[in-house]
Amino acid sequence: MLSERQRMILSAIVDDYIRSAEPIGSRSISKRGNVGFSPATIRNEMSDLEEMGFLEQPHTSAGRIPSQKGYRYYVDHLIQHGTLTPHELNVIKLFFAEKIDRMEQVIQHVASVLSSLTNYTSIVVGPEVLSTTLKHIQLVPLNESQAVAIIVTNTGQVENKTFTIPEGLSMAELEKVVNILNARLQGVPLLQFRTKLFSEVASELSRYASGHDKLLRELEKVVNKDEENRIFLSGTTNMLTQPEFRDVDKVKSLLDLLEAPPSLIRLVASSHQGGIQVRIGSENSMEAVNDCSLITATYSIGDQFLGTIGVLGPTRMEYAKVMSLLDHVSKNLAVVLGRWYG
Amino acid sequence: MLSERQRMILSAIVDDYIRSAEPIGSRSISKRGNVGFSPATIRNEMSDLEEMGFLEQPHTSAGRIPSQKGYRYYVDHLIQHGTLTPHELNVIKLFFAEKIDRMEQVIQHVASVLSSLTNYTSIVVGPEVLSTTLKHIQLVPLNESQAVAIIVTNTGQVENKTFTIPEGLSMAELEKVVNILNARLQGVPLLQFRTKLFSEVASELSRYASGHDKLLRELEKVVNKDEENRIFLSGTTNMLTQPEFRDVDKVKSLLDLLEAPPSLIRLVASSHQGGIQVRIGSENSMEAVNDCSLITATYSIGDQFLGTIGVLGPTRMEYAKVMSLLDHVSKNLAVVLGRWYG
DNA sequence: ATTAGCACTCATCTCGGCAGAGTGCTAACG
DNA sequence: CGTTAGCACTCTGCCGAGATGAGTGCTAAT
Repeated sequence: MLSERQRMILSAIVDDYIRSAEPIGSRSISKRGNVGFSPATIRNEMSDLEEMGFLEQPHTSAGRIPSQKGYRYYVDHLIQHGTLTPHELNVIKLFFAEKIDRMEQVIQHVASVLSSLTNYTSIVVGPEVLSTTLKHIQLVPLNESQAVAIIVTNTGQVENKTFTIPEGLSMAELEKVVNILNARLQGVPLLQFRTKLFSEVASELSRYASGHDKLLRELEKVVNKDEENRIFLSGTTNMLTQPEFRDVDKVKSLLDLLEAPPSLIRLVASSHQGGIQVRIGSENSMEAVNDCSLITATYSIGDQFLGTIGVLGPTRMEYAKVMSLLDHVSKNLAVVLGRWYG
Repeated sequence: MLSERQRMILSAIVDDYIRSAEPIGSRSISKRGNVGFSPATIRNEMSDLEEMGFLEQPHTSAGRIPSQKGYRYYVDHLIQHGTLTPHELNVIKLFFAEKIDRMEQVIQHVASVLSSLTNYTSIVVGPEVLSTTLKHIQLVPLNESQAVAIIVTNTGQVENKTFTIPEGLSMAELEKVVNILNARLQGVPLLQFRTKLFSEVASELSRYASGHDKLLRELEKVVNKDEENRIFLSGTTNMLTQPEFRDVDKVKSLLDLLEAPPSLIRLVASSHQGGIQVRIGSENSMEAVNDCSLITATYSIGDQFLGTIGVLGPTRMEYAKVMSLLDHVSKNLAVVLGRWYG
């Protein structure tokens, strides 16, 4: 569809525009060296590219900038894999050499590594609790009417929730229930926790304690830790250094989006299919990020999906660099977590 | 020091400027009605007030705006207590009528109530773990070398930390240690946790288990949950609607500050002395908030300090309203928490 | 002591002109 | 026929001049 020369020109324009953030003229492309044609020829090609929708002009007699379609073509066909600089590799290596202490810390730290190496905003979704197995359940009574339910997974994640003890359930009964739960459910993948809870355990439990059904329903909630708490951001203010966000109103609508976890989830959602995904501008289908691009990668152990790491930048973003960075980091993360989960 | 008339004029200027964000001229003060003097007279007074440092002029022949000293005088001597609107009272009442589930949720929710009612940014520091007492300690082994230490307080807060099991400590020994800890330390204020841990417990422990000192040092860390995790923000983007933050660079330095927990702590620190505190502009001693004011209130039970709630806005902020709001909310919060801790 | 009046200052707005960058078209060239 | 030089044209950004308007400071009258 595009001639070799057109591809070269489009590629050159995208590259230059990513660097300069300013419309690119025919002359500057010609002078670049790697395209051996005069400005006039390039102008003709540019005119064609614009007609086909790959370029656009802010106004007559400004240079051209890539359209969304242009970026898409660039990412799909023209991009050449970036290589990470020694410095970047080093930062990542150092990070992954650190001792893992708390899962949350790791995830938050991944986010900050990504944002500081890219100067964009990073969005990291931590591992789903559901993909782990149960290690231990504990109920700690606080007073006559309340207790804390604590669940420890095999990865060392701890979830807890305070709940009201159902009427007519004594301390002794409560203790029995916990013993049964631990005996029955240890090693169970949390994904199956709910089912097992209500099938196997419920029947056995009914012999010992009354009012246990309410209790079980509370326990269920502990496991259902909402996605919202698994999302970590870093470098949100990096966006403010991008020339496309000189305008406070734009900044506000973007930051408003980033501050609302539900919308963030919608933004990152549906990236489960593995590999590196690039969503450009309105492909994100959220008004506030219509001039942003989101690049995501997933990390998993074997074929068990764990979570997503992503970088959000202006559509004029360094696709090659970010893609290879995400690739690298997601693989490292998988390895480290694999060891940890192991 | 200031004549009655000067006080009236200063007060009028501050009030008007807070509303309009624009320099106030003598004419508009004169027309206000409550000061019965001609513009010329007011001009003379304004000139005096400027000489004394309460007002300043952006340029000759603009109106006057309050200086930092002017705001300070206003807050200290001129402010008249605001009353909350029925709507505001209602929002707060509804909020406090909700059932408390997790401490973190309450704190986060307080923050969002404050920011949405004021349209400024709110900063809330949750209750110190140290002010609570120990309810329960639990160690859950994950594998041969690692375990999770879990601490539950009488308020239902749960802290946890993964650590490496010291060499040469068997499971059985570990269990014994926990039993001793629970027997010895239940009901101990976390403030004394550390001392007791190393005095009373350590000696008893040395009879049962070797390598216990390392273990105790790990336990100590669980309690020392850093302040950083107790800070909650809400409405950071509200700042962007203020005309003084039309400039992206200003916004960036402010947001950078807000995103770094350590600096936030420094900002809110030293507000422990109870009552409502107002820190105006450079009284905050952090460059990025030199044109912001921070109003804080503390909440406590009896004379036990628990935490701080605060609102950060431009120096041109609605002091009266925010002060009465903070007063009201902090008292309600104390009551509710008192019932909860009770 | 207060106030009316007036000259003065300064920021902001608008407008025309000018320079610079870049295009589109045409005609010439190999 | 593809390529290129040349040129007219367009649009933005910038500068300076004038006009406007808000607000002051000073002086003199009440």
